[in-house]
Parts: sequence; C-alpha cells; structure tokens
Amino acid sequence: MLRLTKKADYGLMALKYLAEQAGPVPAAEPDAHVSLAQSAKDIAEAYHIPPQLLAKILQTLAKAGILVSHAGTNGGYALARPASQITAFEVIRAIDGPLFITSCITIHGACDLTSHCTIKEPLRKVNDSIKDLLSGIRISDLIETSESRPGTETAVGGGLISIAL
Amino acid sequence: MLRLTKKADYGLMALKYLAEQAGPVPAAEPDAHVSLAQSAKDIAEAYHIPPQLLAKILQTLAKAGILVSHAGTNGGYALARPASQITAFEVIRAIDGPLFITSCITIHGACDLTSHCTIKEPLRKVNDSIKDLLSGIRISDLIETSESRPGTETAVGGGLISIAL
DNA sequence: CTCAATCCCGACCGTTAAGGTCTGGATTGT
DNA sequence: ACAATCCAGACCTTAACGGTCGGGATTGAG
Repeated sequence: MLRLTKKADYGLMALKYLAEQAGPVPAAEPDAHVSLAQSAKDIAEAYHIPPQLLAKILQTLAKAGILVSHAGTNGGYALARPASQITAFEVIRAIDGPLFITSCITIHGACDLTSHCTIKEPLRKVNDSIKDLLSGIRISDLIETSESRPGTETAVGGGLISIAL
Repeated sequence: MLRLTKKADYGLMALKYLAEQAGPVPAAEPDAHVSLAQSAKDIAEAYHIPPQLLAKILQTLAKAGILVSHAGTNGGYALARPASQITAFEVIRAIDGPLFITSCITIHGACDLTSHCTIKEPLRKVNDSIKDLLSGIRISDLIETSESRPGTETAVGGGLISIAL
C-alpha cells in the first residue's frame, strides 16, 4: 500500500542517470546545455530494466516537458531543465497521474460517499503534506546521496516533519 | 497512485465513529471506559459501506489490539485505548500491511536490483517522513475537524513540512 | 539517397492485488 | 435454547500494473 509504481521508480532512476551524465557542471559553462542525449536503450542497460518499458516511460516524461527527445542516430533524451529544477513530485505525477492518497479525494474534490465520508478533510491535508514533501525533492538531490557505507545501517530517522492539522 | 486502500479508509472511519460514540469525554470520569460497543452492522449502516467487508476490517483491527471485541447479543467493538492514543499510522499498517513507498524497500531492506537501484536511500527517507507524518495523526484528531462550511473551499495549504535530506 | 539508429504510439497480454461475497462455525447474553 | 454477534477461511470479479510486440515516423551518417 501507499506504494510508488515501478514506473515512477524507473523514471526517477533514469532522470538521475541523465543528471549524472551531464557531469558535475563543468563550472566553466553553467548554462551549457543541461545534459547529453542518452538513448533509452543505454539507460535501460545501465540499470537492467526492461528497455521497452523504460522507453515508454521516457516518452511520457518527454510529453510532460521534463525531457527533450531527439530522434535519429545518436539521438536520445536529455533533461529539459537543470536537475535542480525538476522535482520528484512532477516526475511521479507525470508518470503515475494525479496524487490522491485516498479514493475520497477525486479530481473534483467530491467522493462517492460525499456526505458520509467524514474523514475527507484530515486526509486531504495529509495528501497535501505528502505532495509538499515530494515537491521539496529535486533530481539534483538524488545524486551523490548514495554514499552510505554498506553495513553501517545509515541512521535514517532524520526526517524533520511538522504537520499542522 | 500512492493511494490508501479503501479498507484503510473504512477502518479510519469506523474508528472515528467509535470515538464519537464514546462522547466528548464526560469530563467527570476521564478513565471511564473508552467507548461503547457497536456492532459491525451498525457502523456499516451508518456509513453505507458493505457490512461483511467492514466486519473483516474490524476483525483485523481487533487482532492488532486497536479494538476489543465482544461476541453475543449487544456485543460489538470498542476502542481498546483512548482515541488520542491511536495513530493513523498503526491503523493503516494493521490493515494494509507494512508501509513501503517503493518496491525497492522491502522488509529486508534489499531490493531486487540491489546494487543498481541508486535511488533507494533518498526514497527511504521520504518513506520515513510519510510514516512520521501519519504517526502524528491520532483518531482524536479526526473528529470535529469536519467543521468546514461547505462552499468555503477551506484553504488547505497549511501543511508545514520540512524534510532533511 | 539510402540506411540504420532512434523516437513514437497504440494494441495486447499475464499476474496480482483490491474489493467484495458466501458459508460455516464459535461465543455469549437473554 | 435461541438469536445476535464475532471469527475464519474459501471464493469470485475486476482493474491496474508490469511488460511485450509490431508498425510507423524522424533524422543523422555514409
């Protein structure tokens, strides 16, 4: 439950990969274009994920304006913006669709049980909080975080959270 | 995506209902027993949800120690603890099972793609944050929150969130 | 100009889990 | 003894997820 789809996972991985390929920003030209084009096939191989599936995911991200694509030999995908300007939220939303923690919260705000579903409001706030949470994470945050010595069980608990109900 | 199951929804509603039935704490006896017994059938009717399904949910919650049950005529379910000591997190966990935002994070911490899944750590923190978020919500927070004049579109944005990556 | 490497798109399919039902049995108050 | 309730498990249906396939449209390279 409350699970991200694998597609979203794959999408985030791919974006991270593209951000890394761009290099740690050559310092010289900060506006040099955001990342080199990589083919779907290459990225899929790098992470051992089904190429055809990843292809579709990348297409989706391109349609959403997160990636730019280029057909032809040596074509591929590149970030449409710097990695620091792409949030996990928009990626997930682009791939998995709108984010609703509960079936009560639909696009129109109404729920099938409209009147009797007394729990809607509080959950809606949780929903928004999660949204804010994911909006605060950028692709650039994903790279270089992987430096956790294996075995050291990386104390994770640091999530400082405050929610106002 | 990232959706709570309906079962969890129903469970929360039922708990809220039980908490309300207990009354706004008679002020006199704060330790008077937490709530009156209500049959699964009654609760189901109150919210128009399938009785047999709710029955199973309540059984699950009873097994988890969140509710106490009593068979026989005028039997039913009651909160095992005061509503202020039951968190949304434990309810959801009891009903939907362990909370993993991504398929990468399993019970053993490992993921199928173990080595190449480079995104695990950051998402794990998101996971923990959501857990903390839900742990901060108690059943008692759910009641009386529903006072939002319909039509006033209740500005929701107040979720104060800070996450430390 | 042709060819190969790409991206693009829609159809298809198997598996799984969610949501819900049914049936039979075990408690317990009246 | 009986009716109301909880308990437990098998069962079914549907939809979404994860993945595959095949055909078509770009575009750079030789």
